[in-house]
Amino acid sequence: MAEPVGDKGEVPQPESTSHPTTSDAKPTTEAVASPSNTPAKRNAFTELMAPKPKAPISQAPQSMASKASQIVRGVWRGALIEYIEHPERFPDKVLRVTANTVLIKDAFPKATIHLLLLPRSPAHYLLHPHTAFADPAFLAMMREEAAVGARLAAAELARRLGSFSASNRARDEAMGKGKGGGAASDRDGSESELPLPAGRDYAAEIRVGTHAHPSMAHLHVHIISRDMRSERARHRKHYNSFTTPFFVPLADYPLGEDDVRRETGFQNANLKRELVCWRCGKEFGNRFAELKRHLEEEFEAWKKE
Amino acid sequence: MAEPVGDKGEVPQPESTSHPTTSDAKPTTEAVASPSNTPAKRNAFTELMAPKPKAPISQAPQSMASKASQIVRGVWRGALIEYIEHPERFPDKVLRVTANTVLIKDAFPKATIHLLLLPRSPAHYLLHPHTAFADPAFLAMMREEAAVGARLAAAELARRLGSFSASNRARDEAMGKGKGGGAASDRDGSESELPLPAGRDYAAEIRVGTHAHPSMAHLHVHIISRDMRSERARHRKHYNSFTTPFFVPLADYPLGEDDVRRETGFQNANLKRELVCWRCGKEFGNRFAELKRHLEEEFEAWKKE
DNA sequence: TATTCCGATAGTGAC
DNA sequence: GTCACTATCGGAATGAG
Repeated sequence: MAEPVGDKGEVPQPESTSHPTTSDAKPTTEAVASPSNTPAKRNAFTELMAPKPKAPISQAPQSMASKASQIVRGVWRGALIEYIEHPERFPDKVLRVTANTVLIKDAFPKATIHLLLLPRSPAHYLLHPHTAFADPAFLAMMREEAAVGARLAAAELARRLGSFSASNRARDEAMGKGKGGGAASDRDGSESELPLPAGRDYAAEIRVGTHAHPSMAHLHVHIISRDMRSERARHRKHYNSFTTPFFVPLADYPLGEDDVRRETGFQNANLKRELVCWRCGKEFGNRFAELKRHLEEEFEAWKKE
Repeated sequence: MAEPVGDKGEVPQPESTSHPTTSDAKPTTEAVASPSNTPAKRNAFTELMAPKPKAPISQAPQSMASKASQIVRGVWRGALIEYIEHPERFPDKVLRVTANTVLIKDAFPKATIHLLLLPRSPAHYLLHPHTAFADPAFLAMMREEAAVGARLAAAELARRLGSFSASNRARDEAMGKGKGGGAASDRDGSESELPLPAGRDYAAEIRVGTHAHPSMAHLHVHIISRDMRSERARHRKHYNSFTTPFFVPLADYPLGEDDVRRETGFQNANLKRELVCWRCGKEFGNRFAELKRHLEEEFEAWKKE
């Protein structure tokens, strides 16, 4: 989960001067940072920046939302508010800012790609995801933004895995690119006269959804690659929270009133349940370290697909 | 618990050539090592060496005992056989050798002083202590040797703590020794004309007994100082095995047939029970590390008594 | 279901 | 009730002018 870092000296300003809908930040549609410090070159992330501005989705009364916000300010549960209110302070973390959302890199990524989409609406950002996504307009907006985030994630995944991908290499060779270097983009290919191999569908390796019981107070949607290979994935719960029904795909919202995934007992059992490889289904009981080693092997095979 | 060390290249000889009662070792009454590498100087340990030889206590049939011995040879449970059969190989560990016993320093001492007394009789050394000490002659022999070991232990404790002991300092000053250096001996004092302060009773700080369920196969009697201060005391069981009725004083043998200390359930509970400071009775629940820190403080007070 | 630190608990293998 | 190694499990604190 992302947390603000490297801003020890800065104290969050009182809510009266820093509300996002009356923000003191720069224009909200600005791309704050390119992900890889590659200057002006073509880049999967930068290509998708600067979408059309839209009106903020909520104009809920400031006083009420701010009061709730105040409760979690300055404690770990409320750390995400810093990105929501001051995205410009985190150029290394923030990938995209709109009037309604902030897209960041998770500070403790649990997979090769792990982004968080944060809504900026005070009327929504402290709601439980099950509640917030009962609002159709809000859900639609978040889905739209999550789709953008997922494309960014897929493009970045392509950049990272492209040189290893068998299906992409076939495509690259058909295009006369040769073996070296990653394929920076796998989108379209319509300029070619001959039918090209489709190339790897990196988007299919990206999953978008929430945790059934988030610990961070502010609503966040995970945009994460499937591999679950990360140094920061250190506990059974880390793994199970993404590989069991504890992870609720954004596509599944709004949840039915009787959806079993609302039940705390069910979800606690999901977090505690025995470990299973997401890719091959092999069971690892409580042997997390062994699963980790196995995931390294699976990663090698997965990235070559 | 002591184990042979530094003899990786040496394979235990077949029992037929190395039986202690038909030993190939040097004369069994020889003092193998002085404890502190102090050359020929007067020393608490060396003073008590070289007791009168006695006849070995057992002449049990070799074949039977050797068969049993063979079972635990070469595995960790049988490691003590090396000291019994080849005490001369461990000059740094062995303090005293007689026809009937070997006295060694525990390789993993659980207190400032921690010795083991090992009987050499194959008819006894694989028996459970409760069984072995039902033999009055064997018990008498072991008590006699344990008393020697306890005196050695007390003398060594005096050497280590003497300079910190308030009661000993009073005595030393009455004898005109001044403050510096440890008192090498606190025994008698009868040469003086004036009544001297008694000096600290170090023997009272030494406890002698067995574990109710030993893990090492060969019978061993612990001779250990009360402090339980040691880097090698690392587990709850280490501590409880010496500070609960799991520790059976040699003086309590032979145990009555209905002695509760024979009961496995009782003893397992002793090993698992909550931690209590042996000196002040303070309770530490399962907080072993906290107990360890507390024992450091108790040690400072205890050594100054 | 935030992380991090510390420490208790559990299983194994060892000649 | 042997040790030593690895790992799992469990609680507590957590920022900061």
